[in-house]
Amino acid sequence: MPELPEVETIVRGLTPLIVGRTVCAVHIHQARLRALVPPTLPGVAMGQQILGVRRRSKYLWLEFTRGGILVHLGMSGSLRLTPGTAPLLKHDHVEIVLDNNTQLRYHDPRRFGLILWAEDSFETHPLLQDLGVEPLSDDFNALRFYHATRTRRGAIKPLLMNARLVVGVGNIYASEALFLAGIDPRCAAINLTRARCARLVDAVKRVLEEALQAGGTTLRDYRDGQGRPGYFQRQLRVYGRAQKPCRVCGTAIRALCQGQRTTFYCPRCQR
DNA sequence: CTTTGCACCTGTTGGC
DNA sequence: TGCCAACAGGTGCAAA
Repeated sequence: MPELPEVETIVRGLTPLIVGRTVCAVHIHQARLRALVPPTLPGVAMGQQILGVRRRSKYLWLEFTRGGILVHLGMSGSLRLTPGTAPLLKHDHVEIVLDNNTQLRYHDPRRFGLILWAEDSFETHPLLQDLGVEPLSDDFNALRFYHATRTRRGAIKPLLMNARLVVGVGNIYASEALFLAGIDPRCAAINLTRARCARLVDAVKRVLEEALQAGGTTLRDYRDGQGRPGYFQRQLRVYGRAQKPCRVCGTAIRALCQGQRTTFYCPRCQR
């Protein structure tokens, strides 16, 4: 479900609402997620104050005085702040009860996400060790991207989604960025010129920033930390628009499969 | 080292 | 209306 703009929207929305709150209790209703929710989570989190909410890649981090809670939302996860009186829904796997009668609820029908306790600092956690650069940082730039693509003979679109190179770009925004850059998603990464790498880097940053402005993309069930949908789906240029006319040239948008994921592109605007 | 295919899981959708 | 296959925002791992 969430790519970088969606996770960042949740982080920004939750921060003013939960920083400073203390954890009163943690209830685990379903521990079998991508990784097992540690049974020690309630004990170690109990009584601790939330000092901050941070993001790295598509991971979200609730920071405590000692350690923190690491959350990934997978394809269908959400983390919402609800009144303590709100009824427990199917797939509400973990409840974090706060000291002002609200709860953070981790909800995830497909259970591809995870929520766990880490003693380590955020940056040194094993799950975050092999991640690439943040796309909105200066570390993601034309020069480095060009160099990184020199050994890559595969298509550019799956590479854009490879988190060891650059994080946060999922199936929606990879298609969107390639459209903005005018690059065919099947183009071998190694064949991109310096100029095209520069265009693509700019396009990734632009599309992520636009989506952030719109509060993310809600295709079906994405909601932010307060249960609100995003609105970027209204501005999607190619994703989910197979057979529909390109917003620039009118040519029918096409869909194809790359790495078991659907790619959308305009055969005229993208070469 | 890079690339590819699959597995993980449930819910929704579209065709017949 | 019902059934069933295909598909869905991610990631890690094995194998080629």
